[in-house]
Amino acid sequence: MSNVLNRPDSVSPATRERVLNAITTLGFVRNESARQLRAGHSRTIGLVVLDIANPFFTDVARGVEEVANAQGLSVVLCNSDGRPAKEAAHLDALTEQRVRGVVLTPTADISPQVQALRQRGVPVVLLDRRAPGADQCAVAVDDVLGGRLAAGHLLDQGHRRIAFIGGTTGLPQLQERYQGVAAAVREGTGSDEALAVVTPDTLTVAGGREAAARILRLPAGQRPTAAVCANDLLAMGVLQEMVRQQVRVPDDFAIVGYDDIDYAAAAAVPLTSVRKPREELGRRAAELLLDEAAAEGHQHQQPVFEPVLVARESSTARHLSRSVAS
Amino acid sequence: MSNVLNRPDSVSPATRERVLNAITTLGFVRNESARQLRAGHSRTIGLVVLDIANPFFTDVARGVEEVANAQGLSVVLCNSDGRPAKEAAHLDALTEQRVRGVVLTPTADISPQVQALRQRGVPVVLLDRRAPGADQCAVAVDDVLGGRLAAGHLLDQGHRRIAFIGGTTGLPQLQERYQGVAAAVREGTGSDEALAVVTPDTLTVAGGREAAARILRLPAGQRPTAAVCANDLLAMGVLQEMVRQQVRVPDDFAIVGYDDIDYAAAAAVPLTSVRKPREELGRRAAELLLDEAAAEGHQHQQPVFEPVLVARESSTARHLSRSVAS
DNA sequence: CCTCCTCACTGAAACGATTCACAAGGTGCT
DNA sequence: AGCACCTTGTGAATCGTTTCAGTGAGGAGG
Repeated sequence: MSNVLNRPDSVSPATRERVLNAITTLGFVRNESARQLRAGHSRTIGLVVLDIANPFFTDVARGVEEVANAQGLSVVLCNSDGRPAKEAAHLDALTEQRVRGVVLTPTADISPQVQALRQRGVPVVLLDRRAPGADQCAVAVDDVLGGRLAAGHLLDQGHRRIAFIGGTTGLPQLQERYQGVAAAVREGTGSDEALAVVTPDTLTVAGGREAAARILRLPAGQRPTAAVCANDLLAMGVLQEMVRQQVRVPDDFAIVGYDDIDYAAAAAVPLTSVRKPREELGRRAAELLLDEAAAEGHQHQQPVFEPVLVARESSTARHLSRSVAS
Repeated sequence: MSNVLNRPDSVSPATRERVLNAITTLGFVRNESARQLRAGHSRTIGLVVLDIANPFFTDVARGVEEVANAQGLSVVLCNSDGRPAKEAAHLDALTEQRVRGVVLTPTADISPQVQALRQRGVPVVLLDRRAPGADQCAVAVDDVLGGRLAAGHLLDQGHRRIAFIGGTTGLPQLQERYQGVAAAVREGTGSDEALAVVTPDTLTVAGGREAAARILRLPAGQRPTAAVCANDLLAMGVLQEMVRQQVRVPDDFAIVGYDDIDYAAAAAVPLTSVRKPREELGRRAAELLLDEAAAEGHQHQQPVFEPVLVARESSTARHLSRSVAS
């Protein structure tokens, strides 16, 4: 019967038909566990993302799924919520499931589970994060450039006090975005004073509201006139709080987001954002993973995509008479 | 060893330690396939949603995952994209994986796979959809009421030509929303003429834009002054196209969405929407599923949640001098 | 007519965790 | 001392699929 299902050519048409009939009349369904046990691995790959509620990651997930399904593999989507403990638990579960490989957007540190997984021969592709070494695949975006683009744009608009919302110590992606912003601000203003860092609790809309409230509490002299946000959810939160407190965007405060999720363009004030090839990131990661899993002379690769600034209303002067950087 | 892992009390501390040491030094990881094969079922539930890119479903997924994880079960999230073929393929895969149960937001028709699954004794809970019979669990929202609320609100605002965007033939949820809208409009205006139905290709932002363009092509005399959209993505698309064509919202055209996703409140013009308890839907569905899977005297239930209208700017007069329904 | 080969099918072993019956050793009671 | 009982540990059977060696029938070629 195994032959009928897996190598129908090696079986005579008569037998094939007979077996197929029996299968349908008995309602037989192949047991995937037994197949996996025998094969030693499953027909599944794991995808662990930082925040399932962030549309950036669902777009990435679509890309991963598209490639995986085309190969007859299914994708187990796991949400770490940015918490190392949840990430570790998911990775353990995926290890027990003997997944073919894992696409991972890691939390701050690369957990020991990742090392363990790789030592077992399970490919792990890092997503939206540069690889620590050349012995591993990773699909990343040049976030230093992204930060530069965002800050450069605000400097071009005349802003001289800029906030970076997202913190400098957490995820490496954020550190790089910060470095890009800091470098651009330093070059543009000749000073480090021009940059303020705000670290919200979470990289969500609520975190953005909180950060905006904190900025508005600063004395007017120190208060930035614009912000680069580490992702679009933060940017939307900042925008919401600014609107709520009747700060005009972009006239009184300009905002640049990051990721360019679809909702950025639809926001109350359409958000300027740094666009990343979201689905392409997912597709490329899945392709590298499958190539590595096939194992025949796999070459590790670390493609880095270039982000693009998409300027919209949240950062560009609508009126000729503006008073930024005053 | 099985005892050490699963019933540590039945084993002496010395042996336990000895085994545990061996496990760590050898890097042993339990093989989930073998466990499942022996147990006859996996420690997994399936969740099949209509559109992973719709934040409504990711919120639902969080609810499902929360309950499942608390029971030590993991969730396989599958995306049917509203296509029966994809749904069927996912259900087949879940059957082969011997999942404990499936939470499903079905496409238009209940596929034969669902029947097959239930005949095998695998619980299936329908989500955001009423059950066809009493022999099955389903977690739904009173969409007729939701439609009434949305349309009633627009009638209250003085609108006398209203569009329903979403079609009348597809998903039963949409049919119910339409029925509620139609009933309210009939009662409010005494006529069936007051309601126009627009059926976009997809229930997405792009579909909304398309629908809005179609509405704007109508001659002014027949053109509705407001729309109830079958979900918030459509509503955001309608809003985008209206803004792009310089139709003022809500002054020239009012919009009501459905689901009240988080982005609705953050839209260019904050969207009036019909709120559903998104995470609660997911939690309840997962609870019913787990109860049915436990199998001891399970009573099928069909809870129906009541939606609430959340009025925002997209439908409420900002200026005293408005000219709707003229 | 015999040998050799191919083709289609059959049967048994293997994957690894769990479970259950059973053995061995020790304790407490009469 | 003898017996029952409890605790701890051991070994074999089991789940369902795949794989592979082996069997037999039939045909081609010498």
